[in-house]
Amino acid sequence: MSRYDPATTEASWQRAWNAAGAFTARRDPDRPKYYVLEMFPYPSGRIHMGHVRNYAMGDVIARYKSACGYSVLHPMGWDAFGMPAENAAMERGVNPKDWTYANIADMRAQMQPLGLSIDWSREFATCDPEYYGQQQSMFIDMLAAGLVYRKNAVVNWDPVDMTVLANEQVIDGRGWRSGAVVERRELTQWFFRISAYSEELLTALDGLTHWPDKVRLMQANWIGKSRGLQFAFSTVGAPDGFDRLEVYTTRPDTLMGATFAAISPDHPLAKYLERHDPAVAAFVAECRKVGTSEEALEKAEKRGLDTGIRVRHPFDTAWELPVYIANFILMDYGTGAVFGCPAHDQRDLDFARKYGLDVLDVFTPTTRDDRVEDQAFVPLKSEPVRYVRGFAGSDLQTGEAAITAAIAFCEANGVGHGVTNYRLRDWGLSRQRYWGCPIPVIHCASCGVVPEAKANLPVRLPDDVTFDKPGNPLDRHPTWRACTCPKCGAAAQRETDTMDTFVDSSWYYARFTAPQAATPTVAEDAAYWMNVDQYIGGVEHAILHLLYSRFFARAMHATGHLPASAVEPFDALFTQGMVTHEIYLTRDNTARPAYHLPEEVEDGKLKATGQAVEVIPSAKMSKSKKNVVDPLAIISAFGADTARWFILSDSPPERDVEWTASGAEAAFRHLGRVWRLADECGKRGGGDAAQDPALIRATHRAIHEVTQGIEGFAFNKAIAKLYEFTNSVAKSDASAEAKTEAMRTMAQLMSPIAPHLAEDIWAMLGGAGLVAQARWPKADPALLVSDHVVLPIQINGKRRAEISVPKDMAPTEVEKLVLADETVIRVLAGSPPKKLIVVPGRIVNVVI
RNA sequence: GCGGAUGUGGCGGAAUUGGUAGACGCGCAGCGUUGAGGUCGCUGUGGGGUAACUCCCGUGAAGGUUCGAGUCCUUUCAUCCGCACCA
Repeated sequence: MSRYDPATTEASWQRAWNAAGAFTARRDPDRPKYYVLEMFPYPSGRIHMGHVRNYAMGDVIARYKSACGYSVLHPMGWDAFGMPAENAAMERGVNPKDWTYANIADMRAQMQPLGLSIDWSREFATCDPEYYGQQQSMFIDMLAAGLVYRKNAVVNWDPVDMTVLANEQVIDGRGWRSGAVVERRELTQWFFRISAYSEELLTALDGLTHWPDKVRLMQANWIGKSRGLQFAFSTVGAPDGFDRLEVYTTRPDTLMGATFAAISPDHPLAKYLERHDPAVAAFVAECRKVGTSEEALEKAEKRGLDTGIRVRHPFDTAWELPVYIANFILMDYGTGAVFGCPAHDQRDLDFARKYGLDVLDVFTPTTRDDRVEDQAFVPLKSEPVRYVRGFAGSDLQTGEAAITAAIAFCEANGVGHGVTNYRLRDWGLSRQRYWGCPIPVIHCASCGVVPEAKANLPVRLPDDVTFDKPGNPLDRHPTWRACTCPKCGAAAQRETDTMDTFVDSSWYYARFTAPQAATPTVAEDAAYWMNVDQYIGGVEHAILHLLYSRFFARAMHATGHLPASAVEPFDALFTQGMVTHEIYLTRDNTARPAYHLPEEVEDGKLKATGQAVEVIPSAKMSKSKKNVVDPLAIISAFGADTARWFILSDSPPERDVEWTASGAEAAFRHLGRVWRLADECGKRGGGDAAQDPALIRATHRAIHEVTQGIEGFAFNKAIAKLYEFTNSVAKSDASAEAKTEAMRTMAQLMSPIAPHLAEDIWAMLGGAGLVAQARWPKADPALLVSDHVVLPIQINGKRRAEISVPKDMAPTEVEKLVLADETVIRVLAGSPPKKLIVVPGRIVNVVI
């Protein structure tokens, strides 16, 4: 071998690792365990750079921990249920199962050249009946434990295709295929009782000290604990059975500023009026022509309809407020009804202005001018304000104190009670779709809803389904629904809803600890491997997937499938950024712009025609913008190590990284340089000096800094240190032996990031066995510190000079040296400094 | 609309968490190697000023705290992510 040749060596090292069983996870009571997990992929059929980044990071950790002596579990699987398979079935007539498994085979083949240290013997897909059957078994346990129940909930309904739509299938309020205006419709659906864990999921966030603060904050906000007042207005002119209207407010201190009440279009009162009043029916129908997403509801133009009904203010029964149906009131939060205080809520103010309602100030600012027209005065709750319509005269107090006082006052006067509320809603898991885990229940005419007997699990999806019509193929399957009731034995029908794919991904981490077991988990395996020590994935999962997994682990514990120690399944979490690329496009006359793949562009011109392209700043790689780079193309051009090295080198892992061709080439050049360096000291020897103290120091500094970089998830810094170390070796005139020693350490330090090249070097320089199985080097602390430090001298905070002093020199001695410095003498010009600050080992500041 | 984040040279980023701003890499320039190009090896490179110095300015913008601010505080602008049926 005479040059760096990843095309041949990478595959052979992968064979060597497999032959050595280097990555097979084993329960080893004598070693500490380490479980590294990257969020498993959806098998779209093609790996992309985002996958490469995610798995490269996990691989660095896995290989590093393995070198540190841990027994490592680093598995891979497939999040294989979901809509894309059904879309492919509709568009191309393929079977979702065949399509999915073919994709899995393709993606596995694309992943293997990356040389990841994965234990492939544990691989599974969530669409394997062996997996989803265990999931059904747990569903039945959770149903028995009261963690699952049924209730009505709204879905997006396409009135033309007569089918339920996902939020992403609703474009501008219309169905993506039919183009029909989408409606909200109620269906009976299955729910997980996640709200029973609201408080626990919130307080337990404090213990997740190795999670990013932003993720914990987002989860806390999502759970949305609030303290407020719930009370009932008495109504005037309302239909029978609606003589009270329950409302919830987080600002009871503004009750005296209420000028209207508003209810959700989905509120029972609104539904009653809808049936009896054509004007209300028309308005509510309009409101329902908005999707179900909170975003769509909140962004929609604020509209209301006066019902003619009035409510009496609880503290002045002669004071009547109008009741509106308003499209921005959410039925799912609080009681679905509120009072409006326009003076201190922007949305209420906009509404009041639109419908000519009064605005009554409850408090006024103490520090600024009076309220600006059309801008509600909404101070922080901690800001003191002067109450002019409070409950205890014109006090100066904070909103916080006033809210507490208001709740106490209302309770004392029999107006409602203080309640704690959570924004978190129960998790609706029903999907009216085929390609998901069947919900294992049976509808029996005499017994009602009955769980399937565990002996009959898994409830398998039928393979012979058709997608020529919209709707759920399970509903119209000729035989699949027919079954017998496990309770009475009578003919009955299967549930045709399947589970949300988030259920599949809420426990796969536990299944990896015993992937072939006949029960969902195995106690000894779960006890040994759980928890996941390091979980890595995108921030887009910061809320839903992670919250659902935290709930599911608790539910699994409650049903005996996980130990109590595993209710927080992910000890440490790392959220990585996206991979971006510039976008290239050309515009021809009025036609919409044409996008071009990076490989079709060179020097700002199309390779084929020479036409200049417009360059749009880097954005997330996406097929529609064609700003994608195929990892396989990079691997075949430069090798996997280059792809891994570059994608980890250029940005901090939590931030977005821009893929650039020049950066990838630079990574390849560097790896080649390291290879040649090793080749030279292996063959022709080094310089004259037998030993080079600077090189030894550099080696130990590199060990220390690369280790720190990996431990601290700063792979970009670890790589920068490896560049520095390479420069140190190249510059050193040490002997061949000394350089060989340094380069062996180089191989070890590079091995988590560029594992194949590391093996090349290790073998060239006579390392024993595989570097993948070598122990991580240790830095000698004595070699990390130098005995002299360079102290910058600042004059009025600006660096003007520097002195070199012994590391431990006393500050008084340093002061003498500073005052003797010629720059300092010149600037002081004879007068003494006003102040002289010496920060030992850091800096000196002379104030004049 | 609500919630979360990010902003530093021509570019990606570093800065021991309040202590030398720009490590390392890209790009660019010069020199050497090579028949040319590429590779490879050295050297230089924030902006401005000067014959020269270490003279001025510099971390999205504006204010503030401090001996000292990229880092802390206030206001503001821009971009990105999530919003419960996308995975």
